[in-house]
Amino acid sequence: MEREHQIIKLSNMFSVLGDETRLSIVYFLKNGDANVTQIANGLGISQSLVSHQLKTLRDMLIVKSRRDGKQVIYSLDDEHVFILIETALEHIKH
Amino acid sequence: MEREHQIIKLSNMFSVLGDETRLSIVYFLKNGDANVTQIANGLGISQSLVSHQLKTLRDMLIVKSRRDGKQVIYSLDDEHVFILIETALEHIKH
DNA sequence: GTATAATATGAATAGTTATTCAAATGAATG
DNA sequence: CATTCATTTGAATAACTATTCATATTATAC
Repeated sequence: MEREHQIIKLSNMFSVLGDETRLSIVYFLKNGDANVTQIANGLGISQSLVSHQLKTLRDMLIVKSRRDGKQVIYSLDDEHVFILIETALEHIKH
Repeated sequence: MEREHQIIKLSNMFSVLGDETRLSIVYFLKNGDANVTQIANGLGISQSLVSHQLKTLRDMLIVKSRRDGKQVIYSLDDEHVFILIETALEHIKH
């Protein structure tokens, strides 16, 4: 992958995580899989917003989904995200 | 640090890296310290833009600066950023 | 089939932010 | 001190994006 293209993809990745709502969803899913309504209720935000942001997270392969009857269960797709968060935490603790 | 506050700081950190121009500057500085003009010329963008974005990076403690006569030399402040980038690279390579 | 529950989608809006331009500041040098 | 070079700053604008609201799917159950 060429350098400039790499930078574009990397910055996309970071900016997807660089939103409070989306990061809250990721944190929420760290405690276990959940459907859209559970996430929305758990975080106290609208179902529509959760659905929109889940799509963004899905496009970036940060979460994945499976259907279970009427519900769609979401889970984290990749353990790299954990490491990313841990590393970033190290940074902000100086 | 309480959980919600942590999420805010983390998302700030990620969104600062989630910009092509800023990430290019970080990449540029990986090759060695440089002053504002060198960064601007090296990346082919305006000096003013570089200065603005360096301020954002400085506020997030991603880069630091020292004055050398008329020039201001910038360098990366923290090796955690390297790890962050490496981890994110792992992710986008699947 | 109709009704209900869960999720997704699209358009509109409001708030944010990247970039540019012009001007101001800081430092060296004649 | 005036000039030049390097950087910073602020205001204005244009582009982007998070959120809301209303509507459309999708699946189950009756």
